[in-house]
Amino acid sequence: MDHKKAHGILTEYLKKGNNRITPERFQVLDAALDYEGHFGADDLYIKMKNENYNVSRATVYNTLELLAKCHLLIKRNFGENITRYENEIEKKNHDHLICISCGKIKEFSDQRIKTLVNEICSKMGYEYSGYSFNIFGKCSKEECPGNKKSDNNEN
Amino acid sequence: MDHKKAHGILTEYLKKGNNRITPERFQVLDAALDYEGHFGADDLYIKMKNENYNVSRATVYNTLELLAKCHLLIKRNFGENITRYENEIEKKNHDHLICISCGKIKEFSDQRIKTLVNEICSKMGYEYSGYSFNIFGKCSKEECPGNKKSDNNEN
DNA sequence: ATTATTGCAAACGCTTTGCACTCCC
DNA sequence: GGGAGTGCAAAGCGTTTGCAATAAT
Repeated sequence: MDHKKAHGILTEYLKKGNNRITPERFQVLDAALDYEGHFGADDLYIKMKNENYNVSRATVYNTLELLAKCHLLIKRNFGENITRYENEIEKKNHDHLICISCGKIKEFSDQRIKTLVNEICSKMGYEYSGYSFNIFGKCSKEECPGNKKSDNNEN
Repeated sequence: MDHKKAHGILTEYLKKGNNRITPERFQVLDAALDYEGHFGADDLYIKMKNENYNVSRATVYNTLELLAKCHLLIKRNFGENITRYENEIEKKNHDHLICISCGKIKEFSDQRIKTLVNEICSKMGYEYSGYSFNIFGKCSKEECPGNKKSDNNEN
């Protein structure tokens, strides 16, 4: 997403909530938008440290939470007990296929999922807030360790 | 699930894989089967400690992993960065609705999900191994904090 | 006897916390 | 000037690891 537009959204959100407009928050936003793919809070903190941003770890953690709240980032969890973030907001809704051999994460998109989710929420009497859908399997890439002919033990 | 049957499955699995049949593994299995609802490895360790089982933390962690591999338990992750286990193997496949206000976890079951997962795997060229599907929302229970009339801030 | 498994405590990695300092409003 | 936000370091928590002791085969 274009940084200028994102800054606008964040500014708006902060004003609306009576939160303060601080340079650190925009630095975290910029770094997050520049990060390719999914990242953990600490990943971003390290990257920012290397790139001579000057923002503390606590602020990175807090701000990412904030950015998720105003939908500039999406929070993900791929079953590794780590919170990951994703910045590709303008992409249409998508979910993830995770290869259990090589760990690569592939996106897919199927609008039936959202329909199903809405239907289930209303049937069960829940006010929808979000969902998480991950599929685990072995991918078909040649370089994927699960596909070497020599290597077929389970583990 | 009936403990005797579960013991049989574990014994079989251990023999097949040339793993050793140790009393600790069956103690962890018993304690896990007796645990109501979803639990983390540490929860189980503490409970076993209180009930005078004598199994170390490391063994509890290792054995739960093992029990998940032989499908006596299911591994779950509800987006809290904690691995949880569930023992209700005989229940039919189900997924979870998590209330973002009161934290309660409700199960639901919809066979279209599995169909969708299979279809996506084959379309994307993945060999299916598992999936994780959680829906987040506000439940309609009166006691749920999100439903008190007085309390309508976001947070 | 061999070696997988255990127990223990320490280390690990991600995240949160406490508190003094800063600086946005 | 008041209080939200920050930085820092330490603590927290679930989990993993290293290694010596134990026990299943």
